[in-house]
Amino acid sequence: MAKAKTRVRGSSTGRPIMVLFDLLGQRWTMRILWELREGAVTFRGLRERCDDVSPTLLNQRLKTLREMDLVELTEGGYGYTPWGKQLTAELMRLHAWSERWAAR
Amino acid sequence: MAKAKTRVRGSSTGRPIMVLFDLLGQRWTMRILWELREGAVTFRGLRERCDDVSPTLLNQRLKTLREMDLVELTEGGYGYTPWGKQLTAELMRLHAWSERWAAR
DNA sequence: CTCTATGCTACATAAAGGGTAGCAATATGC
DNA sequence: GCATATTGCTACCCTTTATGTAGCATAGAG
Repeated sequence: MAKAKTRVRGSSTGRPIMVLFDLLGQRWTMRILWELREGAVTFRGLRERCDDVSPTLLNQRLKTLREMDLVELTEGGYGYTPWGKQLTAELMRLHAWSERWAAR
Repeated sequence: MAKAKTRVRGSSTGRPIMVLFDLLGQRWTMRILWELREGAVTFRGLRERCDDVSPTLLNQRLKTLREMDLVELTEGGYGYTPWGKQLTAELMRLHAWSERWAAR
């Protein structure tokens, strides 16, 4: 089980929030977490849910997310780890907020 | 006061959460919001706080954030709009979570 | 042995990001 | 007035990241 990598783009401190910003600031990361919310799904199924993101990128992100202990591959496909579930719960809050924001 | 742009990378639906993911999924966006948390700051001051991010990029992001009604330029420098403050409150939650996550 | 679905990789092109220099405008000191 | 400093910001060029298409190797079903 890998620790959060200390190497972070644009920050030398290695503070957890910077690691997280670096992770979530990569395109598709949040979207991928989001699209797992209804349960585990296969690689190809996940691709479809993500507007046919390229498999190259999907694999890159999944690799990182697995190293970060947020996603894991089980028999049923890709799904959350307990940590991933927690993080996605926060994304759900962003969803709620975004609806209010868009209605401004 | 601009509405959230409907054109979103990687999603044709234009749902608010996708707009938000698109915005936050750009490098430095969350970091910039984060670094404003202690009050308004000048363009150059903001650059320094953001590990000397290039002015090109900072300006691009600030432009978008202003269009999105999250950040504004006042006498004291760049600072939050009320919406920006709300969003940053959510980022604060991510901060708290990231500390727990990093300690796993 | 074919047919299908799986996770995943190679490769070439397009888009986004990054670093340095410096401009125009405004305020400040002398 | 005139130099100095600070402001927000742009131009330019190069590197990194993302995207799109094709297809491989493996596993299971019929």
